[in-house]
Amino acid sequence: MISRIHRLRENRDFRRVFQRGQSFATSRLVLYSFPNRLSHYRVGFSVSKKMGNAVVRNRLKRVLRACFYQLEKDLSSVSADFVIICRKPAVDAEFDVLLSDLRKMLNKAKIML
RNA sequence: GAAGUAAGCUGGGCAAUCGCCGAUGCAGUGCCGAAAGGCCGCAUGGGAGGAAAGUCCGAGCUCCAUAGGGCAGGGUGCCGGAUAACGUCCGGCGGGAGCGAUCCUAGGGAUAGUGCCACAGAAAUGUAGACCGCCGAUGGCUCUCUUAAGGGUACAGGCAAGGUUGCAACGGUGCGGUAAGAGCGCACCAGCAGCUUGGAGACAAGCUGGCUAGGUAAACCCCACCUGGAGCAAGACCGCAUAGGAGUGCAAAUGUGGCUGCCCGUCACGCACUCGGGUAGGUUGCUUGAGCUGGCUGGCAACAGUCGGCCUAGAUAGAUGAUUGCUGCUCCACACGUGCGAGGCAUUUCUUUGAUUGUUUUGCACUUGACGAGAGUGCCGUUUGUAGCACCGGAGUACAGAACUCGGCUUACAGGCUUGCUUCUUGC
RNA sequence: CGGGAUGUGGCGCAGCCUGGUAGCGCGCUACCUUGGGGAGGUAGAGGUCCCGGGUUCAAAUCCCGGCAUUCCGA
Repeated sequence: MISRIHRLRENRDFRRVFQRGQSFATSRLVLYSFPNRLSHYRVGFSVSKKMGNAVVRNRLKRVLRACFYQLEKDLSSVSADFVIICRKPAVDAEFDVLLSDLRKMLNKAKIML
C-alpha cells in the first residue's frame, strides 16, 4: 500500500497526464506518464463501471496499490505522475501478472531499469 | 420415515510477515505555515453487511419560506392497537386458494353525477327489447244447416317461461296459478332496508318488511385523513494562491504605454486607507444514538416500563490489501500407495399394508395400486485382501463494500443449522 | 443526492393518454419479369410487446415491484 502523498487526486492532474503524457499498454493495463516538479511520484487508478460492481472495482484498485508498494524501492527517486487504466481482462488477473505488467510498462517508459 | 408449511439463526475458522485509515498515550521545546492547522518517530488496543445494495416510503438534523386558513397538486383508504413517524409492524373481521398446517387480499362510496362494457347477440342498463318462440282467453275472419258448443287461421293483440349470444341478460329452485305467462301468490335460499341482541369496532346472529337493485372508481369522480420547499455538495467557521467590486482622499490633466517608425485617431493606465461579498483549499457537521446487550414486570402480540452492563468504522480519487501455513464444509474421483473391510448397485418381478383412482343415487361388489417392509431376479465381488469406505488427489466456497444518522420496505444470495405445526405411511 | 426518458419481427420506429384488430419502412423467402443481374410486380414467413405479480370478462396499453440502457441538474 502507498500513503496519501503518492496518490493523484485532482481532476486537472488527471487531465494533464492524459493530454500531454506518454502512454504504454499491455492487454490488461494502460499506463500514462508525465513528469512533475515534486520530489516524488504520484499515481492514480481509473477503473470503469463496465468492469463490475463496487466490490470488483475497489479490489482491483487495492491490488494495484499493493503492486506499487512492491515497486517502491525502484521508484523512490522518480518524480512523475502516472495514471493506470484497467481493461477487462485485468479483473480476473492474479497479483503476480499485474505486477509483471507494470514492470514491463515502466521499463518501456525508461523510468525504471 | 416421506412430503409440506411457518419462523429464526449462520454467512467459514486459527495464525505469521509486510502495508493502509483513524483513536489514545509518550517524545523531539523538531520541520513547514501569517494563522487555522499540517508533517515526521515509538507503543497500545480498534477497523464493512444481512442485505452496507436498490433509493421505494417515514423520521431526526440543517437552511430557506411562513399570522392564520383555504384552493390546486400528490398520497393513504376494513376495524382496533403499536410507534418519533410511516405506504411499516401486531392482533382481529370480511373475501379467495388448499385435505390441512398455512398462504394471498389497494378491502371506503356504484340510490351524488358522468363515462365505458369490443365481437357476438333480439336486447348491454332505459322499468329496455321480440330473432327462434309460447298463447291467441278477449276481439276479427272462417268451418260444422242454424243457436249453443267446439274446431281452424295467426289478423289485432298478449307474454317474458324455454332456446340462442356473451364475462355478464333485470334474483335462483320448487309448488300453486294462467289462454300462455309473469313475485301474480306461497315456502326455502341469495341480496337489500329497518330493528333487536352480542362485540371497543370491523362485523356476526336473529326478527320484520317490500319482492329486486348488473359490472367497472389500480375510469373521471365523491367522502375521510395526511401533506410548505430543499437537501450533509444541507449548513457553520477560517480564508492577502489567484482573480476582483464599492466608497473616500491625494496625485495627474494635453502625462505614460499599445496599435506604430511619424501624424491623425483610438484604447488602457497611479497611490493610500476603509468596507463587505467570496472562488480554489482547509476545519467542522461526523458519530452517545428513537444505540447495543442481559434480566425482571405488563401485554395474545407488535411493543412499553424498569434495573444492571457496554462504547462498537469514520474514509474523502475514497481506509480491510499482498504473500503464505494449518483447517472446516460441499461435490467429483479412488489410477498408484496406506488402513478398515462383507456385501454393494439396479429392478417394467412377487407378497403384505392399503393412501388413492374409476364404475354406481347410495351401499355391497369389482378395479387402480403411492410410500414403507419382506422376498425374488440380474450385474460386480468374497483372501491373487477385490466391490465399497477413509486417508491421499482434484474442484468449489455465494450475494455483495459504510459515505450525515436512524425505523421499515423491496431485491440478490453458495452451503449449513434449529424449532413449531400439518398430511400420509410403518413399527411398538 | 435529486429528477426524467426508453425497452414492440433481423434493424429503425408507430400503436399506450382514451384497455378488445399488434402495424409501417428497410431487410428476408418463393414466384413472375430479363439472355443474366438490378429495379419493378405478386404472394408469404417472421413477435415471451424487457421480466414478475395484481386490477379487469379482457392488459403492449392501467397499477405495484424488479432488470437493462440512456439523459439532465447539484
